[in-house]
Amino acid sequence: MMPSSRALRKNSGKNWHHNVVPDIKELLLKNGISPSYHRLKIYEYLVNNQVHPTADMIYADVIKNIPTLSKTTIYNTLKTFAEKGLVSSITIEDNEVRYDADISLHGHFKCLSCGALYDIEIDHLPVEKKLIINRKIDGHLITEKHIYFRGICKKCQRN
Amino acid sequence: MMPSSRALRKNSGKNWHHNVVPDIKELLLKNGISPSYHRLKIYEYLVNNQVHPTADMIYADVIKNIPTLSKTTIYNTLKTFAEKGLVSSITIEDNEVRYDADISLHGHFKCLSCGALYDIEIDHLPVEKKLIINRKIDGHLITEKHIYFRGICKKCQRN
DNA sequence: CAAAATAATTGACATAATTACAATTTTGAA
DNA sequence: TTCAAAATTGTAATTATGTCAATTATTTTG
Repeated sequence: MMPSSRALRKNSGKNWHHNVVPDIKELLLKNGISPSYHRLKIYEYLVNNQVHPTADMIYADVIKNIPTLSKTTIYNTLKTFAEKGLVSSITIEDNEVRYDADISLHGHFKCLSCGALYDIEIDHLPVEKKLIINRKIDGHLITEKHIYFRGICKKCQRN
Repeated sequence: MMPSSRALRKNSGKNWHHNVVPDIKELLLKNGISPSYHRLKIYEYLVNNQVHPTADMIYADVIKNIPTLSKTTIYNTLKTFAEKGLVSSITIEDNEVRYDADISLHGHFKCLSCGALYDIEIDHLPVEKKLIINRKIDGHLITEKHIYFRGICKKCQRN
């Protein structure tokens, strides 16, 4: 049995500017997910490490706090979170799915040189205003919108 | 605004292996790709079957005309084409990369119900005009832009 | 509180997409 | 034609992810 719940999620606020979650347990319950210890820890990790980690990266880090953790649990949990809309799953290339606890509408930029994935603010663009309004395009009902960019990032351009 | 791919697509139906080769040969040469028979046939297939096929789908079809075809050649060729900007590689989900000979700026819509991938015209949106102009965002040099949508397609909504 | 039912987790295995690489074949220039 | 370089092949390896029965934890019920 894992140690019982204590203060969850110490939020630095560094990368978490969109919607602050005061209580993860409540959040999961509100979304119809029973707040098991593992799920709490995995979501907590996603909130505090918004670097678009892969399932493997999440596993490698969370297992440090939960030694018995199974990778299947990571996949199951991420799938559950994604289905309930708690996290956004991002596939850009290389057959790897990345996960983001920031579910607000924003773009991603992947550097072809170093592989880093950056958030791109797009709220100020007129186009997005329009996309938010439209729930349908060509008769198709849209539930998710993704805008991806690729190229060479700021850092890599200095080499 | 439409490059050669869309023009080439028009001029053939089922007998695609008979006509387009000369144009494609030139196109490959112009892009620094030696126009081997396999490469010609693979590009020809992509131009005439713009259904965003996977590497496996391309292999399954092209091998009918080239019985000795290896799947590695498919991957090598697609990689070369993508690097030279001749085709666009699209990853939306499910660990499968799909390929598109239409490299014009357009969005994709994937139906969560039937899995079909639809092209979405976005040229008329003001936002795209802006994106075309901007070669940089937040200092990052952009070489590729992707706009993805997900939801329920027209057909599936009738069920 | 204990037993039964339910849900979550584990771990070994399966699968599918993709890559690595050495051997072989094809191509194109001299 | 010859021969080196490039392209292709086939097998094996790798990686991400899914499956599933057995185990463990949690909740419900008596």
